[in-house]
Amino acid sequence: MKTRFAPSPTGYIHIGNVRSAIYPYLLARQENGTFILRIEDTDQARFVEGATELIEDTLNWLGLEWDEGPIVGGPAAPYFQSKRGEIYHKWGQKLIDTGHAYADPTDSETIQKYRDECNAKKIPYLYRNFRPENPPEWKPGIPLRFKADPKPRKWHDEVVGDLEAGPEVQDDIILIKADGMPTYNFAHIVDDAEMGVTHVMRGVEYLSSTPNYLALYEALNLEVPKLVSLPHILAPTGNKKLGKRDGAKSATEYRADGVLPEAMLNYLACLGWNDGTEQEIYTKDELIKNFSLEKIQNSGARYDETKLLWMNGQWIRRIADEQGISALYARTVSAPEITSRNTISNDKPTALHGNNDSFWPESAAPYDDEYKQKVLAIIYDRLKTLSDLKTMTTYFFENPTIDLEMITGNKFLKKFSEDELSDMLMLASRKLEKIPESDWNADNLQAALNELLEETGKKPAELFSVIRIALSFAPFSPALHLTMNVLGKNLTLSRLQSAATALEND
RNA sequence: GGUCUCUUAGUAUAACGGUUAGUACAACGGGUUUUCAUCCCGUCAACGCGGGUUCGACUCCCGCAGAGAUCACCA
Repeated sequence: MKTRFAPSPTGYIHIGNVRSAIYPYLLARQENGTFILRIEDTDQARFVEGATELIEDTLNWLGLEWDEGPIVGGPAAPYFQSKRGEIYHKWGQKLIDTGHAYADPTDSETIQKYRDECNAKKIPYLYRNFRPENPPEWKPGIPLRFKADPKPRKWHDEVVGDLEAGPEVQDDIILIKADGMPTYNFAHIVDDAEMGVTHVMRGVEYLSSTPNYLALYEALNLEVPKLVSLPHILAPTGNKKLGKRDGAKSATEYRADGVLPEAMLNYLACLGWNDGTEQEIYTKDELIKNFSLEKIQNSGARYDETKLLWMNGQWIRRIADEQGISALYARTVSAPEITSRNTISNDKPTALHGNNDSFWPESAAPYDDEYKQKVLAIIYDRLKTLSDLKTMTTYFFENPTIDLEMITGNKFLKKFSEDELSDMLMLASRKLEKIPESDWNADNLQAALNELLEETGKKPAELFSVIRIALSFAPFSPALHLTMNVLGKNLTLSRLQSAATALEND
């Protein structure tokens, strides 16, 4: 079992592409096979500096390590098509020698003329009907064309099923371009053969080119690998394949937004594949174990970011619960490494991490790991992404701006006068003041709050709301006793008193 | 236009001739001593259409419709 991911370094790699790396990876690992990364950089016009590194970063982040390819090398090196020119020329020459290819000096204007003629006559355009009669010798500057042998062809696709095509879709395709670079059509077949790839996985858009590939395999006297057509991932709206124009984000952007690789892998793997059970959350190992080609969906699957984010929340909690808060904490402060930075020149700027190495708010910088872990421990179960920390935890690191409207406008507190509210806060402050610093913990705080509830005769929604807002001035925060415990006695009391004073003087 | 592919709730999917068509996300409602979230409970919601085969069809066959892909010296 040998599979490959063969992207083109033409810009950032969006999540639609990422899935076509995941499936071959899973398959290879499942069978203890080999997973190859091959860079298809034969189109010099579309090549983007730094794109290869971005692809490597993405695979590394997701934990899709490759056995052969850039950096690691391998028996079929090099793994950049642009560096394999001699190989394609050798195979091209072989095709000429066996009468399966010819040099084609026809210029593009003439070719366009042929095309126009056919369109005018409303007959299908096939270049093989215009083959030059006496092709010249093949030399640099002249493209090499396949000499098609059109005939009915049948094949089996592991996902789509049994397929067949007639001669009308087989043509003389370009094998090697005038610039000496091979086309995808030729290069991928040669490379897959040289590299021993057993399973070719790619999008369904290649289905209609398959008859031509079959003809090439035949002419090259090569065994046809297993063909696997992957359904498209559809954009959130419309019925088109997800693409950069739909604002498809790169994996890198999601990483910067605090999406965990586990969640990304999980979501993408399950978009268009299902093992038949009702399991939703899969670890990488579980995916490897359960993956199967037969269970890949036939139809396109719509990309749903909401579900990705839900899954990310599940993973955040799972990591915290199973590996501990410190393990999750490590994810919030680690600087994700990007080898290529600011080198991707696409129309849409790629959100790289820039100089930001942490998901915490700026004001958290002076605080030590221990304190931040405490904050994380009480807040993590409401995170959808790690970057939520930036907006959800600021009041743990800096005194919030007092906004009395948040208190007086609160639906539970509207009925109280500002003096009453102020008294409630002062009462709480005095009550809590009696707890010695050494006994300041969640249990004692909970007990004190309960007593306060009885003493004041207020409803929890009333008493706790005013205290909660006075401490955080945030739309929401963790349970009161936990928040106060992390904040500590001094900050808790001073914030209660500040708010009380502000209410009184208003 | 030619050729090819696809079709279960808003979304992702389960079902391999017999089920009240299951699950998850979303939405909506409720519960867990405040809020937001988590967690739990509940509600809404689907087999594209038409023929056949069969005792019986989401499942098999045919047709139609809709959607998509492809017809490059791009991959």
